[in-house]
Amino acid sequence: MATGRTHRPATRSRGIPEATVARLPLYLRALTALSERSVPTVSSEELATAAGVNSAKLRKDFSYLGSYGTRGVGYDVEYLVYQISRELGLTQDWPVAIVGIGNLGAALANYGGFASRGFRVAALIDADPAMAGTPVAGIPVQHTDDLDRIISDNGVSIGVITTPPGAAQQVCDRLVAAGVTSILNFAPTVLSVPEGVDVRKVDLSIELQILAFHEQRKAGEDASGADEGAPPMRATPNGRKGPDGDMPAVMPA
Amino acid sequence: MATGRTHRPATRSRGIPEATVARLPLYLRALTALSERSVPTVSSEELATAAGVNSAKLRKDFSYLGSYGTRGVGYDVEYLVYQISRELGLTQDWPVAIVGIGNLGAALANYGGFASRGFRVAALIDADPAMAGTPVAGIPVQHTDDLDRIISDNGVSIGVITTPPGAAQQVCDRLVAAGVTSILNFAPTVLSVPEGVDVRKVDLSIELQILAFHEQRKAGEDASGADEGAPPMRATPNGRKGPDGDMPAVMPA
DNA sequence: ATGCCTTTGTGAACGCGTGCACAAAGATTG
DNA sequence: CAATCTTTGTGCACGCGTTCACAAAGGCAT
Ligand SMILES: NC(=O)c1ccc[n+]([C@@H]2O[C@H](COP(=O)([O-])OP(=O)(O)OC[C@H]3O[C@@H](n4cnc5c(N)ncnc54)[C@H](O)[C@@H]3O)[C@@H](O)[C@H]2O)c1
Ligand SMILES: NC(=O)c1ccc[n+]([C@@H]2O[C@H](COP(=O)([O-])OP(=O)(O)OC[C@H]3O[C@@H](n4cnc5c(N)ncnc54)[C@H](O)[C@@H]3O)[C@@H](O)[C@H]2O)c1
Repeated sequence: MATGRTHRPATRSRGIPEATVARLPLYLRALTALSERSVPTVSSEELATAAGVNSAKLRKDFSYLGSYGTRGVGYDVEYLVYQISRELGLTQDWPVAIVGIGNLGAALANYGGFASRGFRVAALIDADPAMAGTPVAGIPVQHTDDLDRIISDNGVSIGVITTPPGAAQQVCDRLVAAGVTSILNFAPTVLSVPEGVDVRKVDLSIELQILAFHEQRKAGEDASGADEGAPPMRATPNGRKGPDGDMPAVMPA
Repeated sequence: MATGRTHRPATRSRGIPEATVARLPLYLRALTALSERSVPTVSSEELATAAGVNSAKLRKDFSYLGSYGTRGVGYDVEYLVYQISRELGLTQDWPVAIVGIGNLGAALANYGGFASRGFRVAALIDADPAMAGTPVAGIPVQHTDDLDRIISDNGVSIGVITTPPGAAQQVCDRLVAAGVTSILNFAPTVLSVPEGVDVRKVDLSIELQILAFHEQRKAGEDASGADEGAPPMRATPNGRKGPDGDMPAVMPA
């Protein structure tokens, strides 16, 4: 997975487990597809398959929202779409500000899937004076100096950070000071935020490294050799080598 | 979090829990920063703070790799960097292919942080004939027709999918058929893959929806009204309304 | 109306992940 | 060399999340 909330003991918000909340968008997407095909009802089994989860899990997830199914029949698609949308807060409009309009920020700004679910790109912000005024995806880029005003004026409560890592914490602080209480961070930086502010991170590099780990494991199951590059001699803090020969520099464990 | 492996019972690969694997890149990043500042050793407390985790958790994570610390002193930074790199398989080169060179694919191709950890963009692939040959980030885009050969020739085992959702499964199938065994999927599609293939997904839309959920909860704690838009009348599958008045269409659950 | 058949909703068991708290280990100082 | 102090490594308990399995519910056919 790419993210994780800032470490809090998984506060079961209003009885809905965090893990369930994370799956609701998945169900919603599958339900929307069914809705477009005018499918009236769906069983937990079918929907679970479409969403790529276990059917028992799906039923338990829905049970947290209430009893919206009909035994022997399944779930009413339209009704469930509405209930989940409402639960996720998608029946209202969420103005979003993107800070750092480089490669990634511009790609996000151009992304159409944003607006599809109540998320509206309300402002693009960058520190580069040369970019100020230049439209990206039809929206003029504004300068960081006005960040506070921009956030306030547009009632932005969700901010997206796509600046270089070094600037992320500072940008985060400014966003929070301006009233933002939810942040989606693409910079590889551990953000520190006050209580009450949610941070989720998307870290491409971490994803690839996790894949590499499993990839290596898959490949290394038979050919256990292929150890390239000599490992550096372990330096004990005092500069000496480990007292009793230490442990082998390359050990399989 | 943004992702999640294709649902497998969290196979504890060679004794290292999946949750630990997901944190190793985080530690590695913090350690690399310390290394650049020529810090020789670091305590679990310091490193945990830098990585944004609990120190006990960090120590337990490292204990799965072996006993690399020195009591009373801490961990040797360089040594730990090497051990984690090796464990994650970053001591070798991973050629990566990106399929779907649009907004997002191009941004990823241009991203420098890719190459920093052994990941090398070996090929860019797109279905648009007009793009074939055009260089993006210095790498010429190749046509989907040659996908199989491109994957084989470059020994690519990790593929990144940034096509529109409708094409994702098909592209995935072709990648897998060509020998790819790890996939990072940015398209909002549930991919189905054979046993032995790892899929991780990055879904921006889901992240925003999770943030919106908590945002709504934060805002709605005092002002519980603000229910906009009349909920659709619940349609019982047979077209009639529920027999006994059913449950209220809008219930606080 | 009655019985059958499908599917939900959930009780219960289990396993993983987390965090506390502390004993053991080793460095350091006198 | 002995005492002290720091920090690791981990046993243990707890809570969350997942999954199984099944009784209850409700539609539908007869
Ligand atoms: N491009 C990718 O595919 C990718 C992938 C993973 C992670 N990331 C991360 O996303 C972030 C952005 O990547 P990118 O490739 O778009 O970089 P980029 O250099 O193309 O864009 C960064 C933008 O941020 C702006 N900026 C710098 N400091 C700022 C500040 N203090 N306030 C506001 N704006 C500021 C710059 O002017 C620039 O336009 C980086 O942290 C990168 O590590 C990018
Ligand atoms: N842009 C974003 O910020 C963003 C954010 C979240 C998710 N996504 C997802 O990422 C994907 C790409 O988004 P985008 O904005 O870059 O879209 P895009 O339309 O700009 O790019 C898609 C590219 O894929 C190519 N393509 C189409 N079918 C193909 C096929 N069968 N084989 C190979 N290439 C093919 C197209 O030619 C195009 O170049 C989409 O699924 C989108 O939902 C994008």
